[in-house]
Amino acid sequence: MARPPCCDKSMVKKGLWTADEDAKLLAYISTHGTGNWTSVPKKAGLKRCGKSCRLRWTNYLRPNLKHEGFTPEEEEKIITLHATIGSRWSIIAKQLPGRTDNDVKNHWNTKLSKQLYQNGIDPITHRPVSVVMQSLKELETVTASRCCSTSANLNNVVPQPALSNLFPQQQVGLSVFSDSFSEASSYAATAKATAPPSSPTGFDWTDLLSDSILMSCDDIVGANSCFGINGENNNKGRAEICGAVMEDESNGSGSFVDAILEHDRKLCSKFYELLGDEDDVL
DNA sequence: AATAGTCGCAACCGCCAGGGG
DNA sequence: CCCCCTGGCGGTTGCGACTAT
Repeated sequence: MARPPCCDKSMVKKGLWTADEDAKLLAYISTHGTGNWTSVPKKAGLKRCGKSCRLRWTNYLRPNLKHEGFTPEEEEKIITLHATIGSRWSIIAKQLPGRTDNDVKNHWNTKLSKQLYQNGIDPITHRPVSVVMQSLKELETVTASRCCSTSANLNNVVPQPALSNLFPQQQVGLSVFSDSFSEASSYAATAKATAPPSSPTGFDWTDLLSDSILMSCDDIVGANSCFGINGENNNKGRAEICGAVMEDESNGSGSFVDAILEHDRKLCSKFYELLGDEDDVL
């Protein structure tokens, strides 16, 4: 059954907000607070949808918002976080004081993703475009020569060189593990194949640490070494990391993201320790 | 000067999760 | 336990400003 609209579309004004409308909304909220957004437009004397009012307030009228351009430091942070957690704009925006998720999303779509591509980096996978293209060619070759079942076990289908090209450990501060996150986010963004994970903060890492993702992580490194040399240790390691991340998450979005990056670094170190090649740790 | 093309930002849309009745 | 309402999110579209021809 179709969901009814949140308000009578024929009665509400759409399009750009006027200075007068802004003033009315600002005056109302500064006096009464936001409360129930559905009732805000009526009480504030606006012919707008409650959702539209909330968006206007959140993205433009709210105090302490930055309206100037993004700094190089902010851009770097966006790129790093996007590489790690994908297009979770609200989480990324929380790491940038005065910025909204809409700001970050727009800046990414209009500038950063293009910049990355021009510099030879695929903005979805954060890998060199040439490597991604090469890997896609290899995938095409293999899938054309083999009749694939619905099994998601890439080991049976994709040659290890293709996988290692797609997911090498090669970026500062990013491990193969976070690449799996990026991969998962990219899939979610492009195909919406699975329901988004859920949690009190809108994000549940235990879902992201599902077997399919972890399988690919194991496949990528080819040595069951995401969390331990032997496969039997993997679940324990996963549980430890899930628990730690969730614990950090409860402390707020800042520590939540910090926790992700910290675990990323730890995993990176652990990975190379296990391979006995610590010199390569970035 | 007029028109087409591009860019960047603001706003909208539809979906989802959580909370309350 | 179910249903409805609301807020929040990510993707997409619309539109004005700017630039190139």
